[in-house]
Amino acid sequence: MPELPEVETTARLIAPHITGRRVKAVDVHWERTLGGQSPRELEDGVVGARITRVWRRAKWVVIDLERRKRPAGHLLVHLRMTGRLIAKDKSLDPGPYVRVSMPLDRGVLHFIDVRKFGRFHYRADLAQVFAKLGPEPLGEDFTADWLRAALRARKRMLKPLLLDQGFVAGLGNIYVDEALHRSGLHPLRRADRVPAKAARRLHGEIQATLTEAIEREGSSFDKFYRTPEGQPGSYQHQFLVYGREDKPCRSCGRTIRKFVVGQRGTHVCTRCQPAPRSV
DNA sequence: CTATGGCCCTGGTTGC
DNA sequence: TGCAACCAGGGCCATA
Repeated sequence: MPELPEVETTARLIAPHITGRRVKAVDVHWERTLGGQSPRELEDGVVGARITRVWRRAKWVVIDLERRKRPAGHLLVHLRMTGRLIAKDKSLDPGPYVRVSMPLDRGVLHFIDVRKFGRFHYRADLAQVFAKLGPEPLGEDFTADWLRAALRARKRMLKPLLLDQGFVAGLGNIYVDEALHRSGLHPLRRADRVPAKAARRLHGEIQATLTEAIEREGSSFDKFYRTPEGQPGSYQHQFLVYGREDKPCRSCGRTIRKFVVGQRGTHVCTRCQPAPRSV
């Protein structure tokens, strides 16, 4: 499900259910979900610890832990394509796709993931995992001036660059397509050929798109993404290009086209987003 | 530094 | 109807 708005929604909605709770155990049903960590290492890290905060960095859900009132590492969860976190009553059946269950002193946190790409593991500190991430697009480091300068320094195509978590952290395929359309920029445009004015526009549209999507609790267009409360998000109703191939552009009427960029489905209105002259 | 392709997985949709 | 190919919101890794 998982781009910044969906992960943010997950963290926000899960927080009130698990903050302050103590971890009683951890049951691993699919070991590779731990991403190379052993069940023992995960267990040693989390069992007996108390959850103090739930937040988000990039597309990671971060669960801070403490022991005896002192910081004691973090549980890191990445939803990848089909991951979900839900906090439930212990008696409720989490279904066949539960990969990790973490019983708490009240309730239980389940990590559910059909495609098994997701990750759920313990880290004593965050430095290593977060070392290569770019700025948060809704954070104070992500300014229009920063983006303008950063684009000028890169020769890559805009879309793959914006999808690169080391450049800006949290955007995914949907919101990049949406933000580029709203900015009037073609996904194949070379970053260093984006004029300063357009870079500012892109900055504003990235922030607006993400903010509006968070307000609507993310996007749901198939059975996969649901909030931890089980409700679908509603931002999919606002899509301007994503999933709208062969339909008319909402601003100019031209037919939305879909093609592949960097192995990702890419949606564009060629009138609103003129193709670059060379490549 | 940049681009490309394979891979990890399962299930739903599409096309013959 | 049956079935195989293809596709999907992510990201890592090897290769050129």
